[in-house]
Amino acid sequence: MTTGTKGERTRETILDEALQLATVVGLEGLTIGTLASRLGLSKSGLYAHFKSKDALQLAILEHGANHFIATVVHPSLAQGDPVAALRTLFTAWLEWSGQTMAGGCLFVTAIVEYDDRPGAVRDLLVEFHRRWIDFIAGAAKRAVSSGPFRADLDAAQFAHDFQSILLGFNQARRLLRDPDAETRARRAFARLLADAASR
Amino acid sequence: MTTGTKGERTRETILDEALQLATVVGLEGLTIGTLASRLGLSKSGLYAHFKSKDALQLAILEHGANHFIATVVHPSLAQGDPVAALRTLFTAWLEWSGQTMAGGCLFVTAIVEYDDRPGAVRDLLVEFHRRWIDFIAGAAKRAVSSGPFRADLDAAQFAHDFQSILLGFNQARRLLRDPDAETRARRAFARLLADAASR
DNA sequence: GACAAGCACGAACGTTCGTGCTATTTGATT
DNA sequence: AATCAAATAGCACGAACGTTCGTGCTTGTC
Repeated sequence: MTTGTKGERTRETILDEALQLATVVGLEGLTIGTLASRLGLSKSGLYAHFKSKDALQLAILEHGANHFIATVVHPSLAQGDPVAALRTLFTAWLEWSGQTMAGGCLFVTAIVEYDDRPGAVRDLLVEFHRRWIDFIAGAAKRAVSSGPFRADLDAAQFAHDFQSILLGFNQARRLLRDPDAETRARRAFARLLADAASR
Repeated sequence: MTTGTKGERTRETILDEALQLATVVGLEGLTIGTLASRLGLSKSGLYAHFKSKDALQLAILEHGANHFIATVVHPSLAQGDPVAALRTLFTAWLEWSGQTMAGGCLFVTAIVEYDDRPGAVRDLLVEFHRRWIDFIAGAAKRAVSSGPFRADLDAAQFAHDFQSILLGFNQARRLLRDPDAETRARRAFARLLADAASR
């Protein structure tokens, strides 16, 4: 056993499995019955850990965010140099979407699923996404201040372009199973960095 | 009445509505009952037009592809100059995803939903997507041959980057409702064109 | 050793899902 | 106007959905 009370531990186990499952079938497609039988739990036993399916979905997102921060954000924070931080961030995200998550990035999936459905899930996704974009833009701004990026760089535009490359990778990799997806993404990223560099 | 027999016409009406609905709730989330009541049809009456839900989903995709070709591809074909064709393609796609479809591009939605679920739907999406990417790459190659693009341009990479920009736009626009999404996308596209230009 | 709290179970709830059958209505052809 | 096929509705089905409830085990506290 790892930590916490029994209930907290099984709750964690549930969320681990739910996280992987959700990346494949989506937050809506994920059904309590299937999840329960995957874990060898009863539907009601599992359900008791969350008061509703809505709450379960939100818990999955929070759980995913924790994983995301640990796998993608933290390694970047360890880098002092902002450009190195951006490079680390980029590579870590490719790893996250390509290997860590069974069906690609949870948030890419969830965002497409809920971008047109008002509610708590959507609101949480918006908040997460804002923070993520701001995090990228923040690193870009630091790279401007410290010199490697040109002074007139639009950090928000940089973050937007950064994100676009990730989305392109995710699509090529997951739909086409394109083995060149990573190479393509890296080239696009190199071009983005080159354009941002001061001359 | 437009054309064809009665059945063919209502089938078309069904698909028009289903197309819009699917962009919001997804191909899986779209349910026969809801679709029927939206159209004032009975579930079984609607169902008779398609032999299964799977067939309905495929029909929606085909229907969507027809719309896509008419709205996005055709205007581009009218352009003689390949760079102009690419510009038209780009603008038309923004229009397609931003205005024409209620919940954003059908294919972006469907791809995320089915990229990890083997079957006929996924296969069709792969085929469509291959054709789409090849279409972009083809225009890029023509732009190389005719001069405006540099000779050593990687057309496949160009198409990949093109597509990434569209995905970034779609996300910013639909999740964040970002009013700057189009401006951002256009700037990214301008940068892509500049990089591809011969010097 | 008694007792409360936490945790998981099985059964059942009302609803909706996709999918078939059987009528009945509608539209086209003579 | 009559006929026949095509198109739609009505009805029912088994399964699965999220959710609730009562009931036992297990665990830890006095």
